[in-house]
Formats: sequence, C-alpha cells, structure tokens
Amino acid sequence: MASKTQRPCSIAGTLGVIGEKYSVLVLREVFLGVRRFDAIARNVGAPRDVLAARLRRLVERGVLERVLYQDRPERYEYRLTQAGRELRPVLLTLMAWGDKHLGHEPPVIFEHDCGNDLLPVTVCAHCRAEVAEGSLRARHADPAWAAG
Amino acid sequence: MASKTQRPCSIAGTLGVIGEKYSVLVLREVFLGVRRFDAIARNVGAPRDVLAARLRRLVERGVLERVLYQDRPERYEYRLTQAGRELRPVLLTLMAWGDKHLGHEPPVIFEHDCGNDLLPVTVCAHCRAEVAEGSLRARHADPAWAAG
DNA sequence: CGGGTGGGTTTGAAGAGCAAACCCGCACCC
DNA sequence: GGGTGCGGGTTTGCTCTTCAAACCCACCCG
Repeated sequence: MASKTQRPCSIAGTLGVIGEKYSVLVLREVFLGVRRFDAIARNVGAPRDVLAARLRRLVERGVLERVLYQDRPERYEYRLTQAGRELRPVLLTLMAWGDKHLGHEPPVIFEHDCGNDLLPVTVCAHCRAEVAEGSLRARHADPAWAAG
Repeated sequence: MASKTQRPCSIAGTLGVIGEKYSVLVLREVFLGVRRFDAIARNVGAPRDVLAARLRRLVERGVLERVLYQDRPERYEYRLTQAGRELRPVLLTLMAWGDKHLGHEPPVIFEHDCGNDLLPVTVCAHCRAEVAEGSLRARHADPAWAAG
C-alpha cells in the first residue's frame, strides 16, 4: 500500500485486495478446487509464512472464507465467497493474455459448455460489442485528475 | 519470480510481466494518455527508482516502448505496444470488480461508443454467453497437475 | 513407541522498497 | 554569465518483506 497521493482508482483498490505477490495464484488454486494449505503451498510455490499472510488477508477482505472441515484436530479449508467468485473474469483475462503473448502452449485449456475451447473476450454489457481501441471516453469524478 | 516448482500457468506467466507492485498502475496511466516519467510518478505515487525499474521491465517484456519525443536533451516517453494494448481487458475487469465490491463511488467512468456507461463482461468468444459458474472444465497439458 | 500428515509460526540472512538527495543537460530570464 | 527550473532519471542509507529451513502441535497409523 502506497502512502503517497495517487489517483483514486478502482484498479488500485482491487490490487489492494489481490495485488500482493502470490494472491492471484492462490485464487487460481481455489478456483481449480484446491482448498488446503499444503496443497496450495505446493502448487503456487510460495513460502509458508507468506502464504499464511496472504490467506489471512484474502479472508479479511472478503474474497475467501475459512471453513471447518474436521474437528480433532481443527482443520480449515479456504473457499471463495461470492465476491471471490466474481474475480473469475480477472483470472480469465490474465490467462488469455498469457496464452497469446508468452510464446508457449497453454498449460491449461478450459472447455466451455457450448462445446468449444474457451476464448474469453471482454464486451460492453449493453451493446455486446468487444471494447475496441478508441471506443471509450473517460469521465472523472474528480476533474483534478482528468488530464493527469 | 519464484524459483520453486509451481504449476505451469499462463496467469503466473502474465503476472511475471505485469505482476510487480505499480506495474498495472503504470499501464493504467499510459492507457489514460499519461506517458512521461514525472507525470506517471505523480499519478501512481511510486518512488522514482522503483518506477524506473518497472518501466525498464515493461519495455524489456514488450508491453511498453520508449519513444524519443525531443532531442537536446534526449527525452523519451512510454507508449503501449500492441501486446500492451491487449492488456486493456485486464484493467477493465480489475476496475469492474473494484467498482462493484469496494463500497465507494467509481472514481472514473468510461462511456462506450454505444452511448452507455461501460460495464465490461467477459464472455465466450464462440457462443457469446457470459462465462457462468459451472460452465468450464479444465484440460491440463501435463496431467500431473490435473488434480492439484 | 516411532513416523507421518496437516497447518501453521519462528528465526536469521538476503533482497526489495522507501524518501530524500543528488546529478545532468538544457532552456529561460535578467 | 548567473540563477532558477524542468525532465528524467541514479545514488544513498535505512527499513520492511521475503525467503528457506527449522520448529511446533495435535492427531492418526501401525
């Protein structure tokens, strides 16, 4: 978290929740159904103390929840909240860019219910057109930041 | 970059390019038309040395390019490459999640050419349906990672 | 009893981030 | 020609994170 003045922005806000190193990879695992500490640690390759801190933060911020899955000894697993589930488009767009630009074969492919391999595109909810290059104009709540 | 074994993944790959602190905010500024070092530094609130490192990396990795805009003294500005422009959906989905879940009014609203305020949604390119909850099945190139 | 598993916390060294100061070439102004 | 200011960084010295490895605890298995 930067303490200096910066442009007020929902991108920065979202990154305040999921922007630390490993957080997005943790979410990827939970989306794939991996919910336990050790398995997540193995799959993302994070140091255990850092992973513990990330999980705490993601729970605090309402993206994951800790769910008891056994007593004696008490063991918890991590699940997506509704807000967490709504991060799916973020992961999909990150994956799509990587698949296209990193110069390797996609390590994971998602088949969509429609029968095709998923290729996610981001469209305007109103007109359903893909958001093209010059098609947006920004309106700033605080005009002081309009030009930069 | 973690050096330990981890799931091969395009999300991780993309984060290797834009996942360090401030990188996405730098891209936000360039998308908004802010291209010069000082202005970017002001708007993202990053220390100047860190910003210099981030810009170097983003140029190296082909997301930005340094363009001479005056000689005497030589001055460069930073512009998106084609690969960089294709990160727009990543920024839009991050913004959309923040607008919905951070509990404040959106600081920036984009008007789309269709006349409405942009609400980005991520759909399957083939069937144009929004990617819903149980609608995907993962297929792993390396089956060792299939279950986690 | 000894070993293994799950889910962490502790420790000490190494690395990254930080604010502030500095530098350089130039333009402007008097 | 001397001072001021700007753009675009780099250097400095300190602090905060991250890291790998070790440790801990409760329990189960044989």
